[in-house]
Amino acid sequence: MNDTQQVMAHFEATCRAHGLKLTHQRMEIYRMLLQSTEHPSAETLHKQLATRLPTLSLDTVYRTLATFEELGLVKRVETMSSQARFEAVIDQHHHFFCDQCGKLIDFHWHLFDSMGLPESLQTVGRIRNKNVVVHGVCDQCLSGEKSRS
Amino acid sequence: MNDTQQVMAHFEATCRAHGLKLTHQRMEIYRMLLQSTEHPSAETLHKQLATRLPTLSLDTVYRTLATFEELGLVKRVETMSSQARFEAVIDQHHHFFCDQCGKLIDFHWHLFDSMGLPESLQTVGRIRNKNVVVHGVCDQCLSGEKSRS
DNA sequence: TAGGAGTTAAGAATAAATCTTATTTGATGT
DNA sequence: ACATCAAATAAGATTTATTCTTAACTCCTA
Ligand SMILES: [Mn+2]
Ligand SMILES: [Mn+2]
Ligand SMILES: [Zn+2]
Ligand SMILES: [Zn+2]
Repeated sequence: MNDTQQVMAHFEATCRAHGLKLTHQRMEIYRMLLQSTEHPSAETLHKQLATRLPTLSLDTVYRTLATFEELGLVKRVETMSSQARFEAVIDQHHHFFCDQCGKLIDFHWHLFDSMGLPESLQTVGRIRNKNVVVHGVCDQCLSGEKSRS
Repeated sequence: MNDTQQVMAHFEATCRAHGLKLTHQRMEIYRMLLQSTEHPSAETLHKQLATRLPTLSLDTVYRTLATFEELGLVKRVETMSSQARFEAVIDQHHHFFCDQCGKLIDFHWHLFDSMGLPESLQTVGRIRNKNVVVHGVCDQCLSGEKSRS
């Protein structure tokens, strides 16, 4: 749980370390993703940034997110929704996905994180990470309060 | 581990129960998916069926897979590849995904399956299922034997 | 503060999936 | 076997998400 200042400093350091220019667009996209808790799509981000960067192109959002992903600053969330969903890389966590409205909810599961993988996986190759995806219907959808966003 | 005859019988029964016609296309698509171990995309399936059903349209593959998914006969696999990947619904299992070539490998993890979810998830809504997705690089890719399919 | 590599905006292009419509087919009853 | 017809399909158009192309722009360094 770093404070925003520190995270932004790390962001800038990472960009510099990779010879990337600190453009207004990159700063704002990253900042927006940091603030967000909703795992936005590129399109959602683009809309949310419209006020601050009225000329920002959707392509730049996609391109920038891909760049950040390569630097390990951003993750693409495991989901089957048609649009990709993103989040700033923070601590290790997992996701609940509402099959009805597409909402993503973070949760932590230390017991799982500390478990070793089953034997059968020892031979498949190099393992990078393991994640849990829980599917279901969120509370709001159950109570019929909210329609598909 | 049902034998194919039995599974096909169950398939036909399910279709009938839902008032679906047993078309040549539906039979062949389902049979092909049953045989397959590679979690094919709609396009891959379409190509593989070209010999048996030369006039089969890609749209029918998509439409049929969607129908089967609704009946619970087919699952869309959790993956971030651009094309959706499918499998016939069999027993509960999880997936290793090779980030390099897109190969999907099944594995079982009873210990995980029998675990309860963390407390924090008790309040999010109704839970339908929980799955593990392991990312990494497969053996073949590590030894540089196989390029992107 | 000038130069230049890297970055962006805009719109074209591509790729995956879905929709439209005319034709065909599986199921049902004869 | 044959007629009927709702359901399903083939073909191709369309939509949607994402990526590419290119000319203009902007951060960085000297
Ligand atoms: Mn998250
Ligand atoms: Mn599988
Ligand atoms: Zn919901
Ligand atoms: Zn591989």
